[in-house]
Amino acid sequence: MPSHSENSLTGLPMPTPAEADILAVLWRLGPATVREVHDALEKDCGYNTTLTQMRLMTDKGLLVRSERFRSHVYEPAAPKSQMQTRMLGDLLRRIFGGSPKGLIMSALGAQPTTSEERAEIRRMLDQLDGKKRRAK
Amino acid sequence: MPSHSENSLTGLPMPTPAEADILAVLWRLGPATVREVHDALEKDCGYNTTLTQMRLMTDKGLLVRSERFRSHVYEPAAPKSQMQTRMLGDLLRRIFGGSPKGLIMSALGAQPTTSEERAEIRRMLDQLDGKKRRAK
DNA sequence: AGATTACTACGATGTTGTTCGTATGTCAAG
DNA sequence: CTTGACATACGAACAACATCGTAGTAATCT
Repeated sequence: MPSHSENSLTGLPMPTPAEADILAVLWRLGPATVREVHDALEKDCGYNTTLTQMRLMTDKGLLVRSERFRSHVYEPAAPKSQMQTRMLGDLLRRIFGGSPKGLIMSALGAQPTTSEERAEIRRMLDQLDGKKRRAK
Repeated sequence: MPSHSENSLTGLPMPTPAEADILAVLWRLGPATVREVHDALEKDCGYNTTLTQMRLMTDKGLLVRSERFRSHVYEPAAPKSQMQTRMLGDLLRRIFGGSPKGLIMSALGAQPTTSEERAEIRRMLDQLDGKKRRAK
């Protein structure tokens, strides 16, 4: 059994750390070639390493590939937000006992936020409160 | 180079998934023996597996061990909140671009929260706002 | 056409993570 | 003192990750 469980809904495996870095680059760049991804990654490993990594990710279903002129263009198979939610959920279950509160407190404490960001989070909280009331 | 960077402040490596599960159990139980951890873990692997895992974690500095009568008692080397923050920070940097906002939104969306929990998060936000104002 | 250049495919290698079998040690009851 | 029930220590085996070397293929240039 792999270390992380597969998600039964998507059938996709959890990305390994190196794979997560590649996903992050693709989220930033949009569909991109191996070359572009490799350059964007600051890692000091060879081009072939990135290539193989992305080939394996395609095999696993994490990426999809399309032909373009002479090279290949890759993009994530699942939408960014879905994958982020999946990975976060994994951490949540594993080390925060499944309760988002502790996780959020920890996140707020770990990294500084702007007051604007905090306002946005409040709006989200309000919306979650409101849903209940609005379901009259 | 290992997949996750070591934290320069603590010198501790990131726990692997299996190691994270063991940490979670120790956070729940407090200091415990291998037997207790192994029973608490629902994993269907042998006792020796858990034992070896915990021995390696001790070697890495993730756990500390003390003698007790005939067996050993293990506990996490670093406080729970510190390790949680470290692991969360890793995910934050890797896949949320370092900004807590997206992470928090995702967490709120992924798992339901009680209104009380939301209130507590608001208090935390208020406190972060307040700090700035009070520093006039 | 032949040389050059940029890309992909595949296989080999070293490292780390996970699992367990076997050996060893200690205490206490018979 | 021997045996049984517990514990730990060590090393082997297997699987997964990460890395790269080599070879092949297709377009471009002269």
